[in-house]
Amino acid sequence: MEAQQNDDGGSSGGKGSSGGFLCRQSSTRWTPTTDQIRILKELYYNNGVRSPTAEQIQRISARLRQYGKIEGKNVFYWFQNHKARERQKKRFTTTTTASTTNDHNNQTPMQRGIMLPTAWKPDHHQDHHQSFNHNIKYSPVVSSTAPNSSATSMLGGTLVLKLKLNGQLTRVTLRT
Amino acid sequence: MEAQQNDDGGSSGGKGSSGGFLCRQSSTRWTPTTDQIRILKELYYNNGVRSPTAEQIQRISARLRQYGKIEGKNVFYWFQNHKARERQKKRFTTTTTASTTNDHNNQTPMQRGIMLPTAWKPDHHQDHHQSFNHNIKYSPVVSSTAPNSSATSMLGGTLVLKLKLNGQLTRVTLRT
DNA sequence: CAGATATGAATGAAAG
DNA sequence: CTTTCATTCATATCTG
Repeated sequence: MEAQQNDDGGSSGGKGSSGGFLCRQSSTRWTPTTDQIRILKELYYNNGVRSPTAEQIQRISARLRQYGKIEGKNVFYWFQNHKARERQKKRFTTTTTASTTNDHNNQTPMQRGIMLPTAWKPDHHQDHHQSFNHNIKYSPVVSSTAPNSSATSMLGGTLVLKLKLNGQLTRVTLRT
Repeated sequence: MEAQQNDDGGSSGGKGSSGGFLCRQSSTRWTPTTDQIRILKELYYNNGVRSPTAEQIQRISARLRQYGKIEGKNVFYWFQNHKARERQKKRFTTTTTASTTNDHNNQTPMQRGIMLPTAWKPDHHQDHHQSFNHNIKYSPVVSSTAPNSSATSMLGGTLVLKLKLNGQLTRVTLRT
């Protein structure tokens, strides 16, 4: 099923062209080379990479570039599609198959019971007490200090802040 | 981008109804028309709209409704996605070249074209203090800048900082 | 060459 | 705000 071009063929370098009369979109979409695919799959299956961060994407695409032209978004889309399609195929197994007469091409709305906001804004949590630490979800800033005296300093042209970032005390100098 | 404009005008055919063929059922998902997209982009790029308020969303969706079916949440999501993807795409491209020195070295001033310079004008009435995101892995501060408008904000009780942490622009909100 | 399939790209929606 | 999920479109590639 997985019809992948294992033959190198003319893959490298991207063929494209073909006198596309295309309205918009990709005249030349990225065609990964076999080496690129091999590395991508290795990352996916052996290293467990699923949704690489921006930094990882840059690193990966930089590595793959020696095997052919590639951009960061190609890597991004590749992982995204690979993951999605793996899940997609798996989902056919888990599907509750309500009825036997259903087409295989059913497009389940996939309403997972997610509430749909009455209006338009999926407004979230209620109003709680807004403690400063609460603002930081993933905790880059664990604590911070901004004494009033800093304001004076700032008006003088420089403000020095001490922030605790990821448990590490950091000094920030601001020039105004 | 805009691959298809599905101009509705009436949901033809119920979905999955018994005793019938599956004929082009109305997809649950909003498919913007080209006119709608044109206006949205105009608002985004020409008017600098990024995160419209409730009132703005109502107005915009009302205006777009003459070009096709649309709800407020569609507008909300559109701006959210458009903004996020503009940034994301840049993150793939940016070469962060973190300088791994705790010493304060000046790097690129984070002057960007996406946001209007007046983004922090004192008259904005948004009451969100919680805007911070993760992704600071090692937490040295590479460089920082404080626009003049931040001083005003600080006197008002809130100081907004934009820091470049590990080559990634981050915003910190401090309550004083 | 035509149809089927695999997959890159895009984007609405929503979760985190 | 950022990240992830689901779905759809467009096209490269394979197959007969």
